[in-house]
Amino acid sequence: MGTITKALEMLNCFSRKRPEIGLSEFVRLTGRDKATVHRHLSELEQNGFLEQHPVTRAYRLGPAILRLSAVRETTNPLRSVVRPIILELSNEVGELVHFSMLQGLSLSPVHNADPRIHGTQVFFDEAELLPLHATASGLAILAFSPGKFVDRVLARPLQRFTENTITDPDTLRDMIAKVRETGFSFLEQGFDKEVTSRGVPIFGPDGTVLGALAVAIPHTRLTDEKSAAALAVLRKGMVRITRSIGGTIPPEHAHKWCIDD
Amino acid sequence: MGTITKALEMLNCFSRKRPEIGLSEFVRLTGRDKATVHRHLSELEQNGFLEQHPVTRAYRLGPAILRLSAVRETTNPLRSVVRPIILELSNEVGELVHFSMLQGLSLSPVHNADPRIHGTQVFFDEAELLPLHATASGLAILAFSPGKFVDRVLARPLQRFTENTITDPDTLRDMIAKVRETGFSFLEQGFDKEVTSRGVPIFGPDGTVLGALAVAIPHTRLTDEKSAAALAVLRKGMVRITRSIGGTIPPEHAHKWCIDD
DNA sequence: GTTTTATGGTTTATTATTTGAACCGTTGGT
DNA sequence: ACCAACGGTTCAAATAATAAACCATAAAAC
Repeated sequence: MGTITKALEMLNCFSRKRPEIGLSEFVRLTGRDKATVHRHLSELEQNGFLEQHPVTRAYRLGPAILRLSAVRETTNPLRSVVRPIILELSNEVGELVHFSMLQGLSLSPVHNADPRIHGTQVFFDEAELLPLHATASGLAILAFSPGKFVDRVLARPLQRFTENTITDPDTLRDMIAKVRETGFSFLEQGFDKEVTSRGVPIFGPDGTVLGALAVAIPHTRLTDEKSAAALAVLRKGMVRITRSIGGTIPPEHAHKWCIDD
Repeated sequence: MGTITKALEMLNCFSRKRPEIGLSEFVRLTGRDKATVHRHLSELEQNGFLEQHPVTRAYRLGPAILRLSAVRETTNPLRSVVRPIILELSNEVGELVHFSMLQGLSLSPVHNADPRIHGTQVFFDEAELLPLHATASGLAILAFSPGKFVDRVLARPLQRFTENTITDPDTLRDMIAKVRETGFSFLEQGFDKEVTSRGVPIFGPDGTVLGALAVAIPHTRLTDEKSAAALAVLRKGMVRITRSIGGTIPPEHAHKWCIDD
């Protein structure tokens, strides 16, 4: 593993639950030597990717991150485009709707909206990388990705999150085939024990899968009507997001979502 | 220079004007070997900090940046806090208002708002790192930073941006002393030939300078009333931002901005 | 239609950077 | 007064980064 990757992996240690990390904790998290970790931290800090609290000496994400995200958003808006759409959709279906991007072999959450109308809510940590094999979003992405990519994802060890998580590659392939047919992914309690999800892929300007839109429904609240409403919302959201970001739905797949230009 | 810094510097090559960069262009920008640059780019991409356009093969900032900025904003909101305040202030004074954070020895713009009521507008690229010695924001920061830090900034070569840019360390020290006295920084055509700026420092929770708030006024539109209005707006903005982010204005300086808790 | 020049990407021995055990100085608890 | 945990530093040894030469492709130039 290269030095750069080691440093970048340290940035990925931060999450909503763990916004500040000290040297020793980093050593524990990464399993690397203290001197190494310290040098990496210093270098990240000098470049503004981290900043150090002057008294606690703990590190947190720095201003460079903010600036770069602003650059990306002004030149290639995604969050700002997706945010209002997600909000509207979540109100319509009355459940948590979220959009994630494909990042390597994982999902990187971009935005989620939760209409706080119910007592029970789906917990969603926007800060965590999500697995492809155990989420509706992931299955939606895999279903419209090249076979080679699917092979690579299924070849590695597949983590089990609940007793319902499917970790058998062949079963997953069957599910993916079904998603590819219908255009929508289904997942019951695969990542979170209490949650059922529905997802659709989102295609980018070049016609390749860029991310996925999904609805997460508490298992207790799942009915046929709810499920149908989720699919309707996903279909609508897919069309709007694709249009807004200048995406292209591959013509050979378009009919699955009744898209008729 | 460490490998990590080299890789992070490549990320800093991106700006609003240069949102996509190819391998060869990177080689030109960094002056490093092609093989080296390519390996760095690959490593950044594998970790989601860059993504590669599948057909043009050019690189742009990736999803990891978006996710990390979301983490920072949820755990330590700054942009979202500052945005509405800046907007209101810019409408009030009728000029461009911007907030920047201190990042190493430079300024990292966080947000700016421009009330598009005038024909001429100040151009402001949110994507560029700004110098401390040639901006009102920078002077405001230097005036309330430890002497050691000022020494470090003034010791390095000071770039000249216009014929009015002050690059003499002693003159700059005089100016900084005056800012420290009055609480407000003044700069005429130091960074942009057509622009005059006023700035104030913003203090963080630990009482150290975190960034600066500034108003940029086209030189042609500058009057005494405008200048007074700018100072009033800066004072108000400083108080509001400091309060919102839980900052602490050092008691020995507070009187400069007529802060009476 | 061939040549030239640009691009992105890869390989290799050589070189220089990264690494980690042991060390130091503080702080906070017992 | 002691111990443990923390952040940080040092320096020889080991590993990873480097740069020249190379390949393939595509678009201009001739």
